[in-house]
Amino acid sequence: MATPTMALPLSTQAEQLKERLLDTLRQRGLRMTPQREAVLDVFFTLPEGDHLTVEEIFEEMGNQPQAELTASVSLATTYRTLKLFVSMGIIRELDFSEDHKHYELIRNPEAPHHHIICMDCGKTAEFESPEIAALVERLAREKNITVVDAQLKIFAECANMVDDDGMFSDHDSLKK
Amino acid sequence: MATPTMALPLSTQAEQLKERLLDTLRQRGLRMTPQREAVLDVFFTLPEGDHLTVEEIFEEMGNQPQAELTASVSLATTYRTLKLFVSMGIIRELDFSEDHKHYELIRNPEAPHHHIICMDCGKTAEFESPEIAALVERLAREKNITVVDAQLKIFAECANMVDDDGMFSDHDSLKK
DNA sequence: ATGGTTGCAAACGATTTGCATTCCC
DNA sequence: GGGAATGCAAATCGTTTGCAACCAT
Repeated sequence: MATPTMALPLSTQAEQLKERLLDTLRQRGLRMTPQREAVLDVFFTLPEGDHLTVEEIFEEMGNQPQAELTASVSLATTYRTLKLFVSMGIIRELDFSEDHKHYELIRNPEAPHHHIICMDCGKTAEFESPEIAALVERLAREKNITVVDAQLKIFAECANMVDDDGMFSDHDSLKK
Repeated sequence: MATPTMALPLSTQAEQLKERLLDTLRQRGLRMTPQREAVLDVFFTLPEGDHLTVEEIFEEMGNQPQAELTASVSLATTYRTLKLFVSMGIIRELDFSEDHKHYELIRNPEAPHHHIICMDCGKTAEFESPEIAALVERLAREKNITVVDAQLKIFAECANMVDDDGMFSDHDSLKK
């Protein structure tokens, strides 16, 4: 058994997630389809922490060379599938105040992470925060609510494209 | 001279804000118009902490009885004006993961506040947090960024419409 | 077989924009 | 007077939906 701190190989992670997906689908009387698998696969194709737009996910599938891994999926189905996955807690919907949403895989549901968005260059950085986790937990108790997700968004200007620790990833957020 | 902790009368607040607006407009070679004043007035007509949609702001102006205070403003101009005000730091754009944005007056730029959004009933609650303020400040220093705004959004389910301290205000967020 | 799923294209809804007209400064 | 601002309607653009065909269970 791997310890919690030991990162699992991607393939195993993917398998586990697909199991989870399949279970939830069955519970709801829904079905597994090549399209749904294709969308899920996209998130494993890309580096962790990436948050893609629907358009990007759609194109990613169209460009996939291996026909076995990803079937052709229509835009409409892509939308439908993403919505479904969000409702199942498999991916998270992000909003960077743009005209479109971003989506990211929830690898560890217990560790929601937060974003810094540069309003000039549009890059984003992510970070986790025990402080916020504690705060959210306290609020949940105080107000008697069940927290589904919590996200801190910091809109900022990263003077000179600061990239001190390689955290900033390239995205098109908040551009104008 | 009023102390910082003493709340200013609304009318004075409004005057001050209009001054600020006028100054910024002049700096940019822009003009004051009855439409812009009308939009600004809407935010003073309503209770503090309200976050309105464009549609609501638009209708609010149409219903205004006093012709002096609010002229008729087209939807297009409402959009244009809101965008302008946001760029001027006079109002804040909020995103509750709905299909439309919300706007609120920034009464105190130093005290950004955060939101809890109930995914079931769509109500929202607001709160401030010194913890987050401190965290954001630390991050700003560490990453050498200039923070423009920071918002924590907590998506939750408020069991039984909990309204323990009257914080929840009625909004249509995240419905469905 | 029999609902859940998909693709397609049409429909939608929020927001933006071109352009002629109006009106601050 | 002259450029900024407005109103109107048309245009955009992301997202949703109706419906017939399809396919997983």
